[in-house]
Amino acid sequence: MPVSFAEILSSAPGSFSHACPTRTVLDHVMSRWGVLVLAALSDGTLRWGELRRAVDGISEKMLGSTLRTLTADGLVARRSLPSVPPHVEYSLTDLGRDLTERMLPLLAWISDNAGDIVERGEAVAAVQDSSRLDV
Amino acid sequence: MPVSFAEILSSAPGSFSHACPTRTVLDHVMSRWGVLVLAALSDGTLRWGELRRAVDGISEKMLGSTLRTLTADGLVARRSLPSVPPHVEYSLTDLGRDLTERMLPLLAWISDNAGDIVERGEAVAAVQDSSRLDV
DNA sequence: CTGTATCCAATTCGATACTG
DNA sequence: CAGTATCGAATTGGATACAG
Repeated sequence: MPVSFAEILSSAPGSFSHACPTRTVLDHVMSRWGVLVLAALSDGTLRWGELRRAVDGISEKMLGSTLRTLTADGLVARRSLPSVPPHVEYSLTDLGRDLTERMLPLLAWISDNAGDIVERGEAVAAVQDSSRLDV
Repeated sequence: MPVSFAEILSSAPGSFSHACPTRTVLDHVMSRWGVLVLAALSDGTLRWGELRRAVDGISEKMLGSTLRTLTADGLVARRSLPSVPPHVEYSLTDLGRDLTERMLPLLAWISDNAGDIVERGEAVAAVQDSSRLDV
């Protein structure tokens, strides 16, 4: 049976209200780069440089910032091997794996339907050219 | 069988790369307010004022902007009844319903685990006080 | 190789005020 | 009731340079 938003809210009253921890997690996890880093790690351990290449377009600043947040949240594990040159590995924790398991179907759907969606969005954009959320 | 990110990428090469439409959709759908608006509508049709109350903390500007984007994307339908005072209803399209179906399990998980996550995050924050992604 | 620090541009967002 | 317009503050994010 499909879960409903109302059921989520009633089982955890106050969920997703302004000051709720769920909002914080939502911001970390659903952030522009958070999703992509988690998705990249869902296939296995990656090093800093590999992650940088895997997540196309991310800057070093954002990679560092995102990794620090996700690590602090206990979703990503950082393992530093004491070697020269440095060798650092990032991987999902059990919690992180649990999360990505639920995230991947969503990403798969987006991958399948993105074409239709932006096509539609651009057609509308051509007509009404007021400010929109991104492009 | 669980879908893997590698499988998603191989079935749609170039997915989630910098200039790919998937990135645009990701930004719309996983945006701070996009998720919450879609989730609110997943339980049924809502009017402007109801949405404003349902999505705690959203400003009128962001509600308008988010609704315009999601409507343009074909995820949300807008129905205006010609009455005085105005009566406008927002609901999910079939595409939108399809999307939220895959989104709700993720939200349910976050609702369940948010407590543990921010607790951990704050403990770390107390130690290392450099700039972090949000708080 | 693995990051951090700094500067600066662009964007986001909220508050407020206003219109049909 | 259902929005739009404008403004300014805060945040984001990228480029670059630099450090362990």
